This record gives sequence, C-alpha cells and structure tokens, in this order.
Amino acid sequence: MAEGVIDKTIPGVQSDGDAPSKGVRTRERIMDIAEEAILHKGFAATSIDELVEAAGITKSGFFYHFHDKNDLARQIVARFSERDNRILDQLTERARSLSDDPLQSFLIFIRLFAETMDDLPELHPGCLAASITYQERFFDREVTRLIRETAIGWRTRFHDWLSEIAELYPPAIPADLTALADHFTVVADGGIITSRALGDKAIIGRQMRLLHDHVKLLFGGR
Amino acid sequence: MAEGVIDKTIPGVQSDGDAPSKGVRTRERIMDIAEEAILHKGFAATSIDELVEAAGITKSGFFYHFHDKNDLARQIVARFSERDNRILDQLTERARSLSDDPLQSFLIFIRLFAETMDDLPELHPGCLAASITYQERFFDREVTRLIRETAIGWRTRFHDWLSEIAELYPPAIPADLTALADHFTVVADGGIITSRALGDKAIIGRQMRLLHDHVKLLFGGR
DNA sequence: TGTACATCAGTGAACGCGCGTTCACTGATGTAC
DNA sequence: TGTACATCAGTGAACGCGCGTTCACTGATGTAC
Repeated sequence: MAEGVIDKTIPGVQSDGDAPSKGVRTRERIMDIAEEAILHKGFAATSIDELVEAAGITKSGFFYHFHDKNDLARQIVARFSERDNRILDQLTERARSLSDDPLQSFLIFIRLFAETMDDLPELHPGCLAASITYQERFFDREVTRLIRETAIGWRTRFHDWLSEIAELYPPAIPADLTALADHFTVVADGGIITSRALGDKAIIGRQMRLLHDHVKLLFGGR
Repeated sequence: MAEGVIDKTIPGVQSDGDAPSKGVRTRERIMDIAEEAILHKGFAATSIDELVEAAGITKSGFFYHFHDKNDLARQIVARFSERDNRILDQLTERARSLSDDPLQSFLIFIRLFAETMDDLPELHPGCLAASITYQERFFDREVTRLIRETAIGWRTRFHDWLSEIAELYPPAIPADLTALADHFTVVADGGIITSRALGDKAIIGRQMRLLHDHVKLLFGGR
C-alpha cells in the first residue's frame, strides 16, 4: 500500500490543479480536527471551542465556515463518503488489473483492503458511519440520508461483483449474495469496534482475511 | 426463542427470591431508561434531567442512587455484560443439549443466536459496547476495563469451542481460530451497526447466518 | 498607475440556556427496648 | 403497646461553568475603470 495513488485534489469549486484558497484550507483543517475528535469521543462530546483552539482561529471564525454544528457533521460525512469510495475504487482497479478472473480479483481486493487496514498508522481510523449511526438523534435527516446512501452504494458495488463470480463459480452451498455484499461493511465496522474495545489494531486486518477465506471456501471449492 | 428461561433475579444484595426493595426498583428503572437513551443517542447526549423526568423522580433522587454520571455508566455496563453472558450461556446449553457433536452444536448455537436477533422487538437492541467504545474518552478506566474483560471472555469461550471442533474436523484451509472466535463479536456488532444505518433489523440475523455458513464450509467439508 | 468598491476570512464581546453537582432538609418505614 | 432512634428514599433550591449561537465590526486581498 505504498503506491502514490493518493488523490490530493480538494473537492472544492474549481477542480483544476491550482492551490486551494486560504478559506478552503482553513475549512479542511477544521474538518480534519473535528473528524479525529468525533471518532475518538463522539459528536456531542466534541465542542466547537476545542476545534477552534486546535485550528488556531476564533469561534466566530468557525461560524463563518459552517452555518451551525450540524452543518459541520454534514460536510464531514460527505467528505468521508467520497474518500472511502475513492479508496475502494482504487483497490478495485488494482485488483482487477492483477487478475482477469472475477473471483481471483475479488480475493485480491480483500487482501489489498486488509493490508490497507494493517498499514493505517492510528489505532482508531475507522468508519465514521459507526460512530455516527450510534448518535443518530443528533443529526438531521440529511446526514442520515447520506450515510444510508453510502451503505447502499457499497452493497450494490459488491453485489454486482459477487453475482459475476457466482455465474462462473456455482457456490458450494446456497448463498445469500445480498447479505454477503453487506458482509464487507459489517466485518470492517465490527472489526474496527472490536479492535478498539480490545486495544489491538491488528484485529481489523485479521477479520478481513476471514472474509477472504469465507469467499474462497464458498466459490473456490473447485 | 419463546422459552421461559429469562432470569428475573435482580443482582442485588439478597439473592433470595424476595421482592426487590423500592430503592432497587427505582435504580433498575433509571438504568432501563438510561440504557435505551444511551443506545439511541450516546452517553454524552443523555442528560440526567431527561432520565429523572422519565423515571418520575427529582434530580437529587438520581444522585442518591448514583455517585455521579460515570457511576451510572459503570453500573449499566456491568449489568449489560452479565445479561449478555447469561443469554450466551443459555443458548450454549440449549445447543449442546440438541447435539453431542461440537461442530453441529456450534452451528445450532449460531442459528439460535440469529433467531434471537430476529425476534428482538426493537430496531436498536444491540451491543452497548459498540456505542460506548466510540465514546471512550468519556468513561473512566473502570468502564473500559469492564468492556475489555467482556470481549476477552467471549473470545475465550468461542476459541475453546472452535479448538474442540478443529480436533475432530480438520479445517479445509489453514484457520486463524482466535480471529474466528472474535468473528462472532465482530459480525454481531457490525451487523447491529449496519442494520441501523440501513434501517433494516433483519440484517443482523442474516449476517449471523453467514457466520454459520462460514464455519460449516471451513470444518464441515467432510 | 491610482482610486473605489466588493469580497474574503475572519475578530471580539456578549447572550442565555442547560448541564452536572452539592447541600440542607424531610416523610415514611423499620428496629430495639 | 408505646416511645426513641436509625435508616431509606428521596425533595427543593441553588451553584457556576461551558456550550452553541449571534452580531456588529475589520484588515487583507481581488477586481473594474
């Protein structure tokens, strides 16, 4: 996972390669700090005061960039969803380029994802959705909708891939392909939580490799 | 899952069958309300005011029962852990009674658990640990330790069972039994989160049945 | 090249509300003699 | 059976702090003519 594939483009107004303006840089900085804090402590526990202190601006500066606290949540979730999708796209492309066979490339894809999880520097990287769905009362409809859309997107993505596999390799036992498509999200999120509860970051990658084995056993039984 | 196995005993001082005192009943009521609220909105977002209003007492009454807000968290986590362990014990006993074979009884156990998840009346039943590990900064060492202990307990429980199975049925491919032991927790927690994100409570049971299939494919390949 | 104006990216002070916590007090029930 | 005291399960009022939000204002940069 040391490839130079990271896209530094900011999803701002002008998508040309010119440098982001001062305002965009500040907003991104606030969001970076907030993301970290929300993942560690939850949204309600993250105060605007601490964010602006860490960002080196004043509280009113915050309200120049965000209408209110919920607006911050919306923007973070949207950015997170985009980033995650970009990572999945890149890993998919890489895996597909390494094998023409859908089953083999899927197995490679899961291993690449597991490696990505292993290499993450922090103990708590994780899926923001997990953090946020546990505090849903706080967020408005828009945020909930965004999360749901993202989850459905992943389900569709993997369901298509698995159907392609199932046509070539009849499963060893009857398979619930929709559930299996969700299984990726489920194992990733569950892995993040359990790795946190036990204080062992290696858990996420190991759990993803179990998904690899599961798919291999189901379709690869020759 | 309609068996009369639910243990109504309160883990109070006198464990004889006599009725719980007024104080114990009030404390349990506060904890019930708090548990619901924490699962829905998170700990920080749950105010003492709303708890005492729902419980029909005054705020000072709350502080008669709990030293502070963290004490409430401690007591809820402890009670939750006990309850979960009791349910797992009951399902294990039932599964073991239905088959002498460790693999078969394990598969039965997972199906019983999946049914239990299906039958839960609410959309958000779930594992408190998930909610709480995402807000860990809030809780003192004692709470974190309790959660960790519970997770380790489950790992041990399932690892022993899986080792017993692996001795009788050599796995079809090399198996990471520790990771597989954690996989139960991972799939359950991840299932709860995903079911919440998508607003579909059937997801948890379906995900658990995938774990069933995985174990079956791994050990039951004849 | 200079001036006028507009926009950007904030500052500083103040607001009112709700939160967790404390403390002195109290009515009801239980126990001892 | 009556009285004295102790414990249980709270009440009511007050506290100070931190929170999200508002609002009038401002210096720096960009653009038009």
